[in-house]
Amino acid sequence: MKTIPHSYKTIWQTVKQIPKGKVATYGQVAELADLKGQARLVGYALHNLPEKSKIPWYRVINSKGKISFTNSSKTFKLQRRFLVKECIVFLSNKIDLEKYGWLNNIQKQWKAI
DNA sequence: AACGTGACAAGGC
DNA sequence: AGCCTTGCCACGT
Repeated sequence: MKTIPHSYKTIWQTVKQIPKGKVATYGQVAELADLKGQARLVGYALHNLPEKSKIPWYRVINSKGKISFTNSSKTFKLQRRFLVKECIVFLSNKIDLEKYGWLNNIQKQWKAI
């Protein structure tokens, strides 16, 4: 039986909050989960998601705005399909974080006040 | 117990 | 724009 680190749960909890049509980076998720600087852990936690979870893992991408799987892999295509379905646009395989980044928009809203 | 490997990121060049 | 470190943490050998 596999032991589940406590940090996984907070990471999963955080990812669950990313709204539809938005994305967050591994680093941003880590920071929100109070695990600043531990982006790798986020990837690891998502890799270990239970099968049936409804957590939107596909809304997490890397800091370059790209999907962190190799382009030919099945999971890469699956993730891209999920994102496109939420009207997220890819330009030369990249996502515009200014436009679709969850946190970026939060910051903008705060600035606007 | 050391070492290599990941769905990472930031900084240097 | 890429490629190469370095820091990071959990796991499997």
